Amino acid sequence: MNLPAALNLEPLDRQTLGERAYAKLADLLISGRLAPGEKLSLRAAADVLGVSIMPVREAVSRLVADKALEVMPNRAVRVPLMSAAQFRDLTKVRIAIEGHAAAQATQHRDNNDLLSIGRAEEAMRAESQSLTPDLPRAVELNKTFHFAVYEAAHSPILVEIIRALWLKAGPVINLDLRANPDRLAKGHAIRCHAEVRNAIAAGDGAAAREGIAADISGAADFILSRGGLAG
Amino acid sequence: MNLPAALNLEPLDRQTLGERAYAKLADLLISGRLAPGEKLSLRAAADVLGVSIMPVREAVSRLVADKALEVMPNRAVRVPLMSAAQFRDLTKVRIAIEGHAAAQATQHRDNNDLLSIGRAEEAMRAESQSLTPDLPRAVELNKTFHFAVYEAAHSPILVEIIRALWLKAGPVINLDLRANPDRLAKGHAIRCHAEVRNAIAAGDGAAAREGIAADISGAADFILSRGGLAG
DNA sequence: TGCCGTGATCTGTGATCACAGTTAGACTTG
DNA sequence: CAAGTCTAACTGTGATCACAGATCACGGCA
Repeated sequence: MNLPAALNLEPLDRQTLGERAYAKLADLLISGRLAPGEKLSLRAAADVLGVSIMPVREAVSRLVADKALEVMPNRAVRVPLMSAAQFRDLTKVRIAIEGHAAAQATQHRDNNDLLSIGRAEEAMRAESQSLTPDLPRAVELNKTFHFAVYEAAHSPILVEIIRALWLKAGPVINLDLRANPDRLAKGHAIRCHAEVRNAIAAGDGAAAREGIAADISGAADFILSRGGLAG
Repeated sequence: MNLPAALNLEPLDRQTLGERAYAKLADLLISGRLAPGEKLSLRAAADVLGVSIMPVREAVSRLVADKALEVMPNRAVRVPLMSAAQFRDLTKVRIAIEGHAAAQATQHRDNNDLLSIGRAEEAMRAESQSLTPDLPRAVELNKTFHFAVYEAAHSPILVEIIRALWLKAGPVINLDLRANPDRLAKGHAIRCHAEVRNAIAAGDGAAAREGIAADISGAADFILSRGGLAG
């Protein structure tokens, strides 16, 4: 089994088309570029992605399993419309689980985690305090910060669950954020992020949980106050 | 739009073959009839289910998304082997989330919930104290009790998350339970269930959380002590 | 006796076709 | 002009075929 040492390359990623289609669609959802209620045609999506409908079918069936998409009784696929009650439920669950992850992070974070959390927090602060904030970029940086925190809990299963929650919340939250740049300027999220960062550095689990909870419910209250939800 | 009132039938379930295949496979996993490491051939499964491979593909791709199945780099599909570390992570997450659900149940349960929880608890107690306990049935009754509790939290999103966790834990936990009927006889689970039931009836959130945690970690400790896990 | 090449047979992935059901628009009819 | 009907173009679902890669057993060579 001795090979020439020159062959030290990684096992070259053999990503299937289905996975790439899933990643593409998931990104659209999580960043809010697909609005609730928007319909999605398998064939149209396949055309856009430049593949046949088979990979798209696989991607969509995964997203439907995650309840990030839904098939109507008419068999049409769309981004689910969320009632205010459902959104409140989702928010409560996010606060419980993401708060738990943040608390765990205070106990299991290592130096690398602190570094990436710090970098992510500063990047988002810089962007949102910029005179001409780039909203899509701010949404992306927000995601980066949150997941830097959750990754610090060192629980792959927990991170995966939270990712699925973001898939559901993304269309509602980030679509709205795109439409309302002023909310970013108020800096509520920025303050929460700083609180979380400090709590994790200090090892204060309760404070980290509260910081995340305040961030999530701040955004949720804003959405609910605008009253744009169904049902 | 006025119709003869005789047409009061439900919208006749148009379940797709893919959904039925998913339900079938999920049940096999959650009840531990598929062992970790066991391979699953799409064509063979399609033969057994009497359909073409298309519905099976959809079901499997969902389960892979849930990480209840995995596709190896060789493209073979199998039930994931779980390392002891992964199993500990899963157990910790289950305790946090299922414990949270039980605590929520103490606040949101209504009379129907109390009834179904009581019935489920008694049914499982009767079965496990029987002289000739039917293990597959005990596994099923255990599931029924737990989900009766979680449903009482009245949070569909939480229940769905827990269902996904059981999909991962089922092959490890229930396969083992089938092989070790004596664990059931020790009655640890039964005592925990009674504690949970009483706590929910009394509205004691902390006690309900602890009861669930004791039940989960009791089973997990037993699995870990047998040392049959990979890696 | 031990090892390596080779081919048959399996795997999942992707494309294409067929079909039933839905939808929307134009056309006809009262 | 309005209401009903019919057709044409979509929808997702399922089956079938084609293909590249993996696996494993058999047979020949060293």
